[in-house]
Amino acid sequence: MEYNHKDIESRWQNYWRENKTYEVNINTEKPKFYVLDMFPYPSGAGLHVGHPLGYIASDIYSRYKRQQGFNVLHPMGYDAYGLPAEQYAIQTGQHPEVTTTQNIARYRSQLDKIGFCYDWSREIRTCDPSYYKWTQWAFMKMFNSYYDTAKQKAMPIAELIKELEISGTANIHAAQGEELNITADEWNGMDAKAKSDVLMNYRMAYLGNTMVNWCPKLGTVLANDEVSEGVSIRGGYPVEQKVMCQWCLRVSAYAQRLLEGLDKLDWTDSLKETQRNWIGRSEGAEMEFAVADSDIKLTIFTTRADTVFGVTFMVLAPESEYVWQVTTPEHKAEVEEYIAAIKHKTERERMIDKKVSGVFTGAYAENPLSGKKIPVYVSDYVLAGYGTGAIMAVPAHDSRDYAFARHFDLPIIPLIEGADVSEESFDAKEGKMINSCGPTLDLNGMDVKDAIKAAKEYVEKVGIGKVKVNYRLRDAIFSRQRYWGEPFPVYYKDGIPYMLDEKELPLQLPEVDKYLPTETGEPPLGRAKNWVTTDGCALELCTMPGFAGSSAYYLRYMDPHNDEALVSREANEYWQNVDLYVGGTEHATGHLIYSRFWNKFLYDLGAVCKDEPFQKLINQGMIQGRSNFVYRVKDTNTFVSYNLRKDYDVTPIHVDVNIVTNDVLDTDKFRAWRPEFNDAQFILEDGDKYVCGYAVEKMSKSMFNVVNPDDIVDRYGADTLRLYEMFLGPVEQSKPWDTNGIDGVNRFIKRLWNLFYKGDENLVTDGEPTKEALKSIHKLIKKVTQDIENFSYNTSISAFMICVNELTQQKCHNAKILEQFVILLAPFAPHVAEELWHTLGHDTTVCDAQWPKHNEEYLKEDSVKYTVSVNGKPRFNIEVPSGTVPAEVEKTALANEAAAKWIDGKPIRKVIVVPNKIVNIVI
RNA sequence: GCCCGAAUGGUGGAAUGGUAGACACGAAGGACUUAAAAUCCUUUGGCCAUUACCGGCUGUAUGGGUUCGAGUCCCAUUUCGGGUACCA
Repeated sequence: MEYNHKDIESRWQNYWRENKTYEVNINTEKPKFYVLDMFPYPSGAGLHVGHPLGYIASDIYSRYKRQQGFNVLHPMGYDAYGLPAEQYAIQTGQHPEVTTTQNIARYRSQLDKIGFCYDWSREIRTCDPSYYKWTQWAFMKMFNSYYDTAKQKAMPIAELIKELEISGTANIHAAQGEELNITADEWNGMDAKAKSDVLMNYRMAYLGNTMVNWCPKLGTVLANDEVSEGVSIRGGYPVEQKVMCQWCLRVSAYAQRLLEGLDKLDWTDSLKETQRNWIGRSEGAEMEFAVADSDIKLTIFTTRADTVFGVTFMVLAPESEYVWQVTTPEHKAEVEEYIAAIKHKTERERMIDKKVSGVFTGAYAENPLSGKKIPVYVSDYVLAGYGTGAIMAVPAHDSRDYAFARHFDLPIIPLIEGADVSEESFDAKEGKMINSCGPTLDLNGMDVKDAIKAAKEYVEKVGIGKVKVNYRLRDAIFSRQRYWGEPFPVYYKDGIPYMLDEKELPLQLPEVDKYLPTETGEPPLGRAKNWVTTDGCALELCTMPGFAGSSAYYLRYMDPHNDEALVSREANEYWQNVDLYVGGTEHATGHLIYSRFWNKFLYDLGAVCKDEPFQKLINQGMIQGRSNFVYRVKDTNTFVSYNLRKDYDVTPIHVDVNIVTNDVLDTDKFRAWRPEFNDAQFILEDGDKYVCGYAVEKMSKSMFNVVNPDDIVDRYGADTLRLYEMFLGPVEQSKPWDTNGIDGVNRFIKRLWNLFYKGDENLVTDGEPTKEALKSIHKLIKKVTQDIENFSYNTSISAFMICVNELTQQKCHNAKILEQFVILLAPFAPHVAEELWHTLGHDTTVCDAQWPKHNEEYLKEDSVKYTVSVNGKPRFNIEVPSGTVPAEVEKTALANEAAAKWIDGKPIRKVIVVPNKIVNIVI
């Protein structure tokens, strides 16, 4: 029998399907293990060879854990809502559901060919009403909750209402939009609308007028993590800032818990660091600056309370409410003009244009420590959304303030001894304070760090400010003016939003005639007929964003068909949370923050038993494309080979990597590739070769460097694809895909096969294995077990290759040895392992074969060689029996020297014995 | 600008501070074959030496340092990749 991957792979894939080999159920007899891949968005382009990298890695780990006796949950599903399907629908009129379903079918057939051990009976799709019912449900719960900052957890809004009725806001400790001061009487006297508005200040999911990222081209708002460098991540369209009334999630309430939770997780330090930066905790103080000749006080936030004596002016964000309070009548026109100009710019333009700009308001504030009068400016370098939207400017020690001061010719007072501020500001937090003495506070001579502390204490003591912690993390904007997303379970009555009854969920996405906004500028759902409740109230027209459906999906896999709950208590208590999560690093500040937030909220609710969703996380690297080029001689249809191109004036042209082998072009295929190359001429090198150039780029259709896994599976088989993807390098590392080299792992499988068969003859022998063979296989068991635990799959594949070569050389066809080999190989190459397992006479599946343990006895050497070096230079070798203690080794080494105390006429200072390696004599 | 990560042959990549380059690709040579494919064997970091056997020097981005010993640890520099950006 020859190795025939097509026959073997289809046979075993059918067997696994028919026998439901990979379906799992709660089994309290066994320990659980939950391995999860980040589920894909099913794009129209299908999978390329880079997508399965992480799936293969997690599949290997799942199979390994299963063979170790764990009950492994390893599900898969689809993140089915998203912009591309909707954009496509706008262009073609095709319902996004239709294209999404098609794309999912394509993904599924591609995934099935690779032989994953997913339990497909648990598949979920975020666009499925039975799934998004629970997305809507969680949103309702958030609407009906507030965050209690004293208890540090989410609580029912009903309790807050009770408190408002009894004593107003006096005893409320809640995460809030703005600080409200309402008495119980005032509250009780409010009408429904006013009460609703007050509660919005506290709800976990609230309707708020916030500055949003508005993308006119997409016609929707975007979250901060959906925007990068002023353009939308999807599509790359410009984004502008705009105040809009939107649904928001109070993610910021969880900032501290999201930060602290990181310490307990087995994530890489760099990923944790990225999240810490995104959360952006900064400790500082809020301080009040009184405006001269008025009652107005400007509250600012600073981390450098020590620098108050160096404040020479103040700056307000253009959007700040303070602007209109302080601007004097004489300066009003100027300020208005400035703000109008700023508004016209997009975020991107504001970023590119780093020129200093600003305008004086005419107002002066009073420095609370020195008493000096300082001017108040408006400038767009101050952000409305962070801190209080107003700053105290210390030009000597902040580069932005410095630039502003220089531009407007404002005074710069150095506060740190030796700081030269003639050319640039001194931003470092070190040195001794100077020029910092006022009537009631003297910081001179103090170290900066001590001065910060002293200033904060002083400010709090005299009541001109308070110590405050600020976070960069913003609330998530949760409305999208789009069609293809989860509808909100919200209706409006007399201008007040209400939640539907839980019994009315899921609220299904309605049909529309077009996927565009209405003529009046309403979102697409405005086109839906009868988009009202049973008693005629208008339903919300926005839909939820992409991250809504992916925030709690891992919980749903535990209990995917439950109509009563997102996940039953029983299922949740058994499966707990994800033990191993595998996915790309691009979700570091989006999905992985939202998901943790969502999970913590559900934890506060008592709906789940773990407060972190993903215990261990591995970021697989990106597989880049490796493009090939041909070089066309200008104005001809002649192509010159890579190494000869310097002699000609050439244009590089991307060429399909699938007609290039080892950078050598198949010229006949090239002529057939495109009509314009039919009569192409070639200038060859080395007599007969056309060599192509190459570059590492993103894998994309336009660069003709996309390699489809289906083609690889068809040609070499799924097992070869799996082995090769892992063999390419460490899972976490990004690397270019290069199909050259795949023959190596394919040959390995064939060599393994040749240990079992020679033609039709079965070579497997019974009896006891040789000592040599035992050593080879136990070495392998040890290595592979260690490597899998460390996700170092590339080195385990090397170990497999070495072992097969050793067994081939030993002519070992022993059943006991081969059996162990096959069990070890099963996670990596499940089809061929299954086939060979049955060749060895088993009728169970290899997936359930127990993972072997290595025995150190077999690995022992009879004797050990040491290199004896003098001052690090190797001199001669010695051989001692295995297990000799270092002191004996030392003695043996020295016995070989004529004099044991002197070498080359110098005394021996030290002898270092490195186990199994080296004896170094230092003279 | 700031934060994180990386740099080893022609290529992908191995090396708990202990003989750098495992394993694989590619390349060169050879065997088998009418031929090709497939398979197998040998060589393969660079330089030098060589009839043969045995060799020698050098080498992990650059410059320093710690150490008996550094690809690995420390400091500085360069380059590349990723994240983030007026966050006060």
